[in-house]
This record gives sequence, structure tokens and C-alpha cells, in this order.
Amino acid sequence: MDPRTELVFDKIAERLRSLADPMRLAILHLLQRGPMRVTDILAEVGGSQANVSKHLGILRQAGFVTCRREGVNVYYAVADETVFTICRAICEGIEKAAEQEREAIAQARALLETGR
Amino acid sequence: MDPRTELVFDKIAERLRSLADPMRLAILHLLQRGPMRVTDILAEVGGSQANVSKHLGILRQAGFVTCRREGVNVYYAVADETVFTICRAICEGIEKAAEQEREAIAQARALLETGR
DNA sequence: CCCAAATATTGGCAACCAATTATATTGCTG
DNA sequence: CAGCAATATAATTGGTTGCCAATATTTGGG
Repeated sequence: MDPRTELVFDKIAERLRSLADPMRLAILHLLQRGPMRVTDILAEVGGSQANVSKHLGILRQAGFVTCRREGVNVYYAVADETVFTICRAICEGIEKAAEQEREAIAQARALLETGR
Repeated sequence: MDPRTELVFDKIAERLRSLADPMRLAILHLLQRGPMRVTDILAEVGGSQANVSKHLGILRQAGFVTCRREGVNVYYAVADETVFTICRAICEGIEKAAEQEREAIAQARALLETGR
């Protein structure tokens, strides 16, 4: 495969990995309402301070959020709205998968009924 | 946090993880052209047969692809077009991030020039 | 029925990731 | 500048993931 193409896949995968964590998704969801201090994020998502800070660091390094210091507080904000596009697409996918599963179950049941 | 919301984030994260691998992305990219046999996928993406098979299994389990047997061959096909929406969004994000970085570098350089 | 080709599965190992605990940094206030 | 509150950064550890090698399964052909 073209090595440049391979690099692109590496980058996409890296970005997806930065996103693929429930707590990080929760944080992004929170920040959708507007910038927040770490303390407040912490209060909402729960977990240890160190952990939340680390997740914020990962999101920041990936460029999904930015932060700005105001005195003793640090405010985080969404820097890349495309994450929400991604989440919507994923959710669509989940809904489709659920529907397919429902259909499969219905078929299986029909099969059982027939065989009675 | 609402436990139901938490479950949603778990599901999204799980799905993202299934997607967050260069080889799996390469496979999906290949399959965009149409259904393919495992052997042909193998020839294009490289790597061991076992590895490709495992990645295909992960994609299948996540519902991103389906497979159908035809004699001795198994054809895989994209089952969920939303993955491409996701990839496009991610790519947009990468482009934005790159541009921001370029700007930051330009600013830093300007600062250095000024200080001469 | 046995062989060969296509595909899947398993076991082991190294790399990576996430959570925790402890420690460091930063900025305000008295 | 001492001390506190907010945040970030190690260091450790248990669990997960990816890769490889070997083995098993499935299917068509002789």
C-alpha cells in the first residue's frame, strides 16, 4: 500500500483513539454547553482529579479542546466541532446495528414458530 | 451522571475503538470499492492472514462490515456507510489542526524576527 | 473419502492504555 | 513568603490490544 496513504490511516486511527473513551466523550459532551473549569468538569463526570486531568490532556493534545488560564482556574473549551459530527454518525450506526439485530431476532423467532 | 447517558458513551467509545486501527481503516477503505474476498484484501493490505482475519472479525462484530460465504471464499462488504462520514469528519479535524499548528509556527517565527 | 485452498481460532508475548497514588507546579491571599 | 486551592505530572500496576506462529475448520475437487 502507498506509504502516504498508510500515514493518513495512522493519523486517523490516532485521532479516533483519542476519542474512544467514555470519560473523554462525557467531557466533550459537557463542554458542548460552553467552556468550563476543571473543577466543575470534575464535579460532573466524577472520578479522580488526576484522571480527569489526564483525559483533558489527551483531548488537548489531540486538538479537540483548548484551554486558557484565568488566575487559578483553567477553562477548557471545545476546539473542534467535528467531534459532534462524529458522535452523531456513530450514534446513527448504533441505531442501525440495533435495528438489524432486532430484525435478525424477529427472523429467528419466525423460524422457530414455523418449525413447531 | 445519568447511568443511561453513561451507557451511551460506553457504546460510542466501544464503536470508536473498533474503528481506531490503521489496518481496519485500510480495510474499510478498500471495501468502499465493493465487496472483496479475504485473500484479495490480504494481498492489498499486507500482514499475516491471521491478523487480517482478526481485524475483519472485529469489524464484523462491530457491524461495520458483513460477510457472505460463496463456496470456499468469503466476501466482505461495508455494512455501515456512516464510517465514511466519520473518516471525513476526522480528516477535516486533522486539516484544521494542521492549519492551527502552521499558524502557531508562523506566530512564533514572527516573534523571533521582532526580537532580532 | 482425502487433499488442498480459504478462512477462522487459539496461545503466547510485547506494547500500550487507563486508573490510582503520590508529588510537583502555579497563582492567589494574607 | 507561607499556605492554600487548582491543576498537572510522574510512577506503578492491572487489564487490553495487536501481532505472530501454529492449529483447526470449512468447502470444493479428484
